Amino acid sequence: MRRPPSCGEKGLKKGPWTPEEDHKLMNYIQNHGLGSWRALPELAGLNRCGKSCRLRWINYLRPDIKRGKFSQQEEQTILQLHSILGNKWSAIAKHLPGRTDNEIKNFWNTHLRKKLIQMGIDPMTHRPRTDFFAALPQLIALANLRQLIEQQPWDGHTTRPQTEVVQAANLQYMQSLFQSAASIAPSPTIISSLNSLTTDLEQICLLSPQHMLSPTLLDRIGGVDLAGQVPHNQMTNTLFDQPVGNINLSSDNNVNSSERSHVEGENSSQKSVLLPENSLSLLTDMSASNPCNIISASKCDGSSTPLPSWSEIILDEEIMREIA
DNA sequence: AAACTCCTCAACCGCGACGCT
DNA sequence: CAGCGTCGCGGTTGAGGAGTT
Repeated sequence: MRRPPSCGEKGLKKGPWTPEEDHKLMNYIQNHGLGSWRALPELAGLNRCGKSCRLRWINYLRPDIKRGKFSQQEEQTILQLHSILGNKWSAIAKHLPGRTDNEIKNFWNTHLRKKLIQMGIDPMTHRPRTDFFAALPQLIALANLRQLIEQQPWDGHTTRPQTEVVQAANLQYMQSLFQSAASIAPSPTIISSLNSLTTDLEQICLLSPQHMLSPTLLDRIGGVDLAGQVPHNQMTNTLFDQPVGNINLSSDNNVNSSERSHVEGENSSQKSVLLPENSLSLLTDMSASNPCNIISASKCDGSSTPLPSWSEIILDEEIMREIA
């Protein structure tokens, strides 16, 4: 089947819309309503293809479009729905009135996806990332840091104040890396890297006691056998291991009832959502805090028992129907 | 102030789904 | 049922604004 020519092939205008074009499109739709997108451009006096007009209307000109930053509640809803629906942006957009699929998709790609990756969570599966290649950038950074440390003069002369600042920053960064790396199933290479870094960290701490590692991390370094065995009693509660409670999406106490999720919907008694307590708040609070606080909450033993993804613990009739 | 890099988001493209004949 | 036209979706791109050096 021969496809209709794309916009460019007929000498139709492409690219950003001018206010005049917007006005024409708005006027036409207000006067005639939505009909055939194919026929609209000619009828409205626009030198655009119908597809372009449709997109412009849906993503920008529609009167019910909500502009501005996504609220924390919207962010939670997106994370929640994405864990169930995947990249079904239009389906997700149906639960966020005033938001377009394009807007949600952009927001996901520019903010949420990165946030999850930073946290060591696979943005597609919403599970902790356990693959080696996912850890590669961190391992490279670890290796570079190690090299950096080995090259430090530590001679106590004029460079000292600067050195301390750099070391403090390094320490902070290494704490993050450590916690990230510890959440990944260790390979012999990783174990070796971590072992040598542990030694390096100990040396730094001895030389620069004011930059002690946090008790949490020290406990972690001490408690985690780098060969992959985690003493059972030291296993931290994980985001995914917490008892599943019957809570609504607004686990954040600051969110008032009128802002509650659209997923919860009109019939909240029927559509309550099961989630690990506070998990979404943790996720959406990430921007202001150290990502590794969350990363450290993942299992450290590369356990063979797969951790449940949110989708496995979320029960929402409407969404399940949508999936079906 | 200029050059450069990074980030955001509007818009495009290709494809599958759907509906009509 | 097949063929065709249109619509809607998801992935991707690139212009331009913001931030940094």
